[in-house]
Amino acid sequence: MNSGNTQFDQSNTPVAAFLRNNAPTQGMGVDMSGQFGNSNIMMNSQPQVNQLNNFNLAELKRLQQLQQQLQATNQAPNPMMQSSANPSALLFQNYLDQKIQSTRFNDSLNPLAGVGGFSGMGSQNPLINSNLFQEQLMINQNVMNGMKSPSGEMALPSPHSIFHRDGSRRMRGGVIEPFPEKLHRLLLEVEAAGRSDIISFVANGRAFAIHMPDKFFKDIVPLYFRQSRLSSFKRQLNLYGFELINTGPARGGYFHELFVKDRPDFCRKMRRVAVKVGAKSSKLSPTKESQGEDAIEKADKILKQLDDEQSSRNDKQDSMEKPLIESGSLHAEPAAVDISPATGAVE
Amino acid sequence: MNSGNTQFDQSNTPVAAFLRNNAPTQGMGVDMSGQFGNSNIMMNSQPQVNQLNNFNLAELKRLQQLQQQLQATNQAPNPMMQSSANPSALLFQNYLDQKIQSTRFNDSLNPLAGVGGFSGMGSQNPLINSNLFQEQLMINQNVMNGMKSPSGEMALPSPHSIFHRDGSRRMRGGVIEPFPEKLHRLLLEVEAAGRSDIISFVANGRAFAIHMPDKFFKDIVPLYFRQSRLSSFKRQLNLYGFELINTGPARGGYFHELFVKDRPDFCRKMRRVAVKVGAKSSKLSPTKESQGEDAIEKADKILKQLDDEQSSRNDKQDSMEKPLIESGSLHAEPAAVDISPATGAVE
Amino acid sequence: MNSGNTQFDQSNTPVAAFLRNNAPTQGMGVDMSGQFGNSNIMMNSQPQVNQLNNFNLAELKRLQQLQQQLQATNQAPNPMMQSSANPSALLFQNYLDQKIQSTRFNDSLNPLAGVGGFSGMGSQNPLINSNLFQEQLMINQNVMNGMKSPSGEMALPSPHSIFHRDGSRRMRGGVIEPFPEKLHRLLLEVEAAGRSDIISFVANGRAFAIHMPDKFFKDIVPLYFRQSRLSSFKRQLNLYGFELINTGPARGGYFHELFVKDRPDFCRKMRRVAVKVGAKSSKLSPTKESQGEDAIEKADKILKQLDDEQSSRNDKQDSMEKPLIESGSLHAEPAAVDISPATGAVE
DNA sequence: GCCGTTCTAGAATATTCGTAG
DNA sequence: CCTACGAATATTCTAGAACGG
Repeated sequence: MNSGNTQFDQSNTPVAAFLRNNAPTQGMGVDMSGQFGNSNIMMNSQPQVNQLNNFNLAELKRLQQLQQQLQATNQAPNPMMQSSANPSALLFQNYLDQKIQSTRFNDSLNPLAGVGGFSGMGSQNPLINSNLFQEQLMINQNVMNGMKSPSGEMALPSPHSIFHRDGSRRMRGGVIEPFPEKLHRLLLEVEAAGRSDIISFVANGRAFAIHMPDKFFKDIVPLYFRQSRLSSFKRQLNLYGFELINTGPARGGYFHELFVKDRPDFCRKMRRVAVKVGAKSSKLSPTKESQGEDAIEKADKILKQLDDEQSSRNDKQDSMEKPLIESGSLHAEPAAVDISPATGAVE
Repeated sequence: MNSGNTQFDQSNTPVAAFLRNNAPTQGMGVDMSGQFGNSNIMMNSQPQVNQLNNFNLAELKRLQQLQQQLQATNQAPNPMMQSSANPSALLFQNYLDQKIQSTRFNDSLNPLAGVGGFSGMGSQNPLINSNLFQEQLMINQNVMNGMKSPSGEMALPSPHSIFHRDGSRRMRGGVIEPFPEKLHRLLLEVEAAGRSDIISFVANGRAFAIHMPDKFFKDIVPLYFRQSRLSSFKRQLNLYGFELINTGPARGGYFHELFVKDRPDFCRKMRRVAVKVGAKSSKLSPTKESQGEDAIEKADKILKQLDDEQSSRNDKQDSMEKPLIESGSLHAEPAAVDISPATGAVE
Repeated sequence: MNSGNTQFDQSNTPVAAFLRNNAPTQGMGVDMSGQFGNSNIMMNSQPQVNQLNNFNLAELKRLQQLQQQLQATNQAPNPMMQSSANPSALLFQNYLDQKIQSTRFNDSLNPLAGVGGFSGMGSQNPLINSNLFQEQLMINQNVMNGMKSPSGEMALPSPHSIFHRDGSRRMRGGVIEPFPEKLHRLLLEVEAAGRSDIISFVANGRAFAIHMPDKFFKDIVPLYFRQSRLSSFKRQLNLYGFELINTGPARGGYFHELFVKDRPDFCRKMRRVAVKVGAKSSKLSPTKESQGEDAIEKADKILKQLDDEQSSRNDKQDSMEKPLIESGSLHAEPAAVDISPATGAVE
């Protein structure tokens, strides 16, 4: 059934287990209605998701934060979680990176900020700045170093990719981790933290949806972004070509052909679509164009592989020129090509 | 096996004739004449409904809401109907599909809703969150799980269409779930809740009628719309080209060629007919024009085809360059092209 | 005696200069820098608020709602402020005017709202219907009746303006209480409820600012709007030409030349600037253009005039072919004429 | 230059008022 | 009185533009 991701999880189930204690178990809690049905689906395609709990320390840190914050928000706490530390070391750096960001930006992180341009200066995020948290980080780092790389066969690109996201391409614009990758990481880590009831992949990992916007924006977003406006998050989604799903089981979720749960590396291919400056002609979305063919094909191939692995399910090999996504690996979709281009192509 | 749509084969005539098939069993409802008798008809066309009583969480949830609200309004919810309330199997998919949206809307009324189109699932609605409801969910989920995976082998129409209502055109503004789809969902869910005595499909699922306007508007509408006037609901019907049936047993019902009980996907093809401003010429509703004769015939033909396809769905095998369903020929809406584009055409 | 508007006479300059008058009293609030200090300023400009504590039913009702909701959100409602909460007398009329609409709106939010177009006063809203509240209403009404008509010499245009927002233009479509007026009412009522710490007028009543976006959107907005997105509120502000103040002590507030605390009637002159479809050329927002200098000066002049007129109101004798207020010259919105017609002009 | 955040505007649907028939 | 529909505003989603790092 699922491939090897399972190895490193059930054994010591660090974070996730802890968090799983909190029980929105199965994320079917209060407000997940339809999503839960998806979780089944997700389980089918990625049954091992929960087991990836301990693959990185960002997760750890974030996990803690999540725990604390969620507790604060009247959600059952999970006392044990701290003991489990084991993300890979390289992510530690990332951790620190993000930490600075987040702390620095606490103003805008303040969930109270909302309208207009004022958000005050909500002093500091207590969780992030807490000494307690710092200590934990240290402790966990030690533990972490002893662990083997969890993402052995998983698609995690390479530890090094944090700094050079793409072998052929240096960091873009001074940003270490562009939005799509960060979002992908967020999703994995939230899932690892057992809070898929807040936000999670849906539709076999081909899209994601926010189930609890309030919690998401208040408790999770600040750990990854400096946005003080929820609309900023949306803007990023739009800029990268995510499309709001307006039908089907995942309605309300966001979809991007290159945003696939099992392939975080695909995120690197995503580019901002609206180029704003001068050159209106350049407005056509690069994402749509270039990515339109090869990237999608790649994605489809990967997706197909996943299908095969999943339950030895090898569907149609139509050999049509149509990418698999469309023809059936996941959903037979002839229009996949149309969609994206359509938006930019309009005018 | 088909759900029995063949029954109305013999009546491939316009609305009135079509509806006349329905037994003129004196309406027992408050203000509908023959409407209530339709439950029989529905049963005829979907005899197997009973088998899927507990197929969905959303249904459960909404059911509870309905029940509670209706009880609150001092009217017994008629337990018998409940047991007999079961859409046909093919609607199961639809249910799952729509589940998310339905819950989301509750959020959208909820001030906490925030991000992009997803806002979690009725996390704030007390009815939804009630423990009682949660238990129900659990129970039903177990039962539900006994069923085979919906997306597994259930032939989802098309992957891409799963995600986007219109594969060729990206959504630019507006809401996620337009009125017709929401209305269709409402009808299915009300039926699932066993309250077809308030509002239901009639005429073999080719139209719908409100049997108890008062209850409908007070107890059901608020769960789906934000309207405070019943006239707003009617305005929407008009905007989308529904026709009031003023003869025959289904008098008082509303009809639209693309509004068919068994085909929730048809709703996606429906377009607003009156495009608010400008383009007065384009105001002519294609529905009204073409619907008189041929459109209905076409629709009936399609419906017949659906029966055949129901068990094995082999879409677009048509040598035509555009399959009926896909291209919307059924809608017979030449102006559909004009209308929608009209807005953009303005420039 | 005038209500003190003369205080800002000396600052008849553009926004920034104008707002700079406000003492940059160090923001003491959580996230507002200089915003909270504005309460002082408000007091300066309307010192007599205390005298009219119980002047209106709507206020009472909403006040109760606010109190309850805010308490529920774990924040002490500050009883002292309550006693001090009193809009100026001239607002009484406005209050009554809006009462109907406001109550109705509560219905529309309420799932139990009555059918059809009547659903008079929040018959279903538990808060409104509570006996406790009813008693309060009675008591206060008696007290209130003892008061002399507050709007006697005030500038309220005419009671009849509810139905005809503009003498020259009859409302045909849309809502009864447009956004600006509703917003103005909101601000007054929030102040009356003693919660100016959440949202309030600033800059001598020439702008408003949201000090606690979270609370504002969660507790107050739902009482007035049906928005589920904060961005919708902002969109409305933009549509009506509000400008975000990005300098000075009132930074983060929103300004509109016709949005003045003491002149709720000015709100009626505000018009939507972006008229959805067509007429791209008309897109230029007149507000932005002209407002920069002269418009504000004009507005200031008007404000000064208001001081003089306040006791004896003899408006625009200007002999200009356009009275200041009526013709919107104050608004300096030449495009106002273009815009609205623009919609139909499309084609 | 590229990316992130925010403000503003465009575009589509939703809701309501008013009126003609 | 009621239906249908024009017209105006309301709400939401997407995209353009500005600014900063």
